[in-house]
Amino acid sequence: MRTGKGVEWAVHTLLNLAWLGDGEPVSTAQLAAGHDLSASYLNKQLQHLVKAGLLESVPGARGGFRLALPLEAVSMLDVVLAIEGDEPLFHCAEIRRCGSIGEQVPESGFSRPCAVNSAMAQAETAWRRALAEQCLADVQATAVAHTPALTSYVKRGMGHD
Amino acid sequence: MRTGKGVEWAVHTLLNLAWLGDGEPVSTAQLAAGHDLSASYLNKQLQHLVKAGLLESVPGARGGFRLALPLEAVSMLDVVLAIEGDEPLFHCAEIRRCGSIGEQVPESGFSRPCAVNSAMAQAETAWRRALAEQCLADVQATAVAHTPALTSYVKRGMGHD
DNA sequence: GCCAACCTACTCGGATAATTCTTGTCCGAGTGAAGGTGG
DNA sequence: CCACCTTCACTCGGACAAGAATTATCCGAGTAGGTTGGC
Repeated sequence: MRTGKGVEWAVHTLLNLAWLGDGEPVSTAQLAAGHDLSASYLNKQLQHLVKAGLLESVPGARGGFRLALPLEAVSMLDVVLAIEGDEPLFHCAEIRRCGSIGEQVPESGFSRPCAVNSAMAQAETAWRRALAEQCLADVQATAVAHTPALTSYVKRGMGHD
Repeated sequence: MRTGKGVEWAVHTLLNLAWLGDGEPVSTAQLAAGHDLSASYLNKQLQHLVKAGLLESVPGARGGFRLALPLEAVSMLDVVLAIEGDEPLFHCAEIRRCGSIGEQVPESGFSRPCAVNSAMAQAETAWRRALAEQCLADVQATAVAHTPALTSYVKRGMGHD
């Protein structure tokens, strides 16, 4: 059980679009070349971000993707949910109701949620909260704090002067 | 991305062993019948719990599995790690170093951890902490609070008097 | 010289395979208990 | 009647397939911009 690599691709791509700054759309090919990714597969992930409202797509020649929101308005949770979907990490199959044990329990015994499910859901809530508390602007600020000249490196790597 | 169902199976099985109480080993077939699970696949999960030190296995006739620790000493995190392995939810592929952008950044720019990885790791820490704070005895207490006669239901379902 | 229509090249978008991981199944090695036999 | 040996049935443990999800790839619809011909 691990998150797909699409999340990492999406976050880095969003940050790169922010560093470029100018509202010009950037093509999937350029974004993929920035980190040596599969252009077609990255395109699939970016489509998820478009459907989630985080990106805008511009069709036609000189088209591409551009940020739909400022980084301050996008949390890490938004990105994860856009890429992975908002299904819960732990899906309770309600096995407590099945088998020789489950048959012994009257229906009234299942009126309250499964204790195992509740415990797992509580942990998942903590995970989502921690993701929601971090916006992309925070991540960007951390990266720049680690490497002050990062903005110029990105612009140069993408051919923007 | 979601946790395997083995986690749910393992927790319910551990609770059932605790409810039976007597230190007698219980076979995989009986435990599986309790919730109508695949005996062979449940056996595979229980082997993980044995390797993690949460269960003891008794071979031979009248053999089976028995708890190795009291429920107070086992956290939900212990069970999840035993079943799913302790690999991180988010594995950073370090794509920041690759491609036309990564090549622009000098080696010193990567001395600190990736900001994206740090953000995801922080959320995972919150998740693990929430799991570690809940021991199986707490989950058991919640289940009994919801269904007071649950202990007798389990014993009857497993044929223990 | 200016305008309009055409044409080309480039982009997103979704439909289509390959791979990896999870899930499920099967059979063999080992062990403890039961039953029979000899003392 | 007791102890020992043989046999047997039952259990775990790991090796072996099937299915699902992820990862990766390819091709078509659509659009903007450049080009060419006409006025």
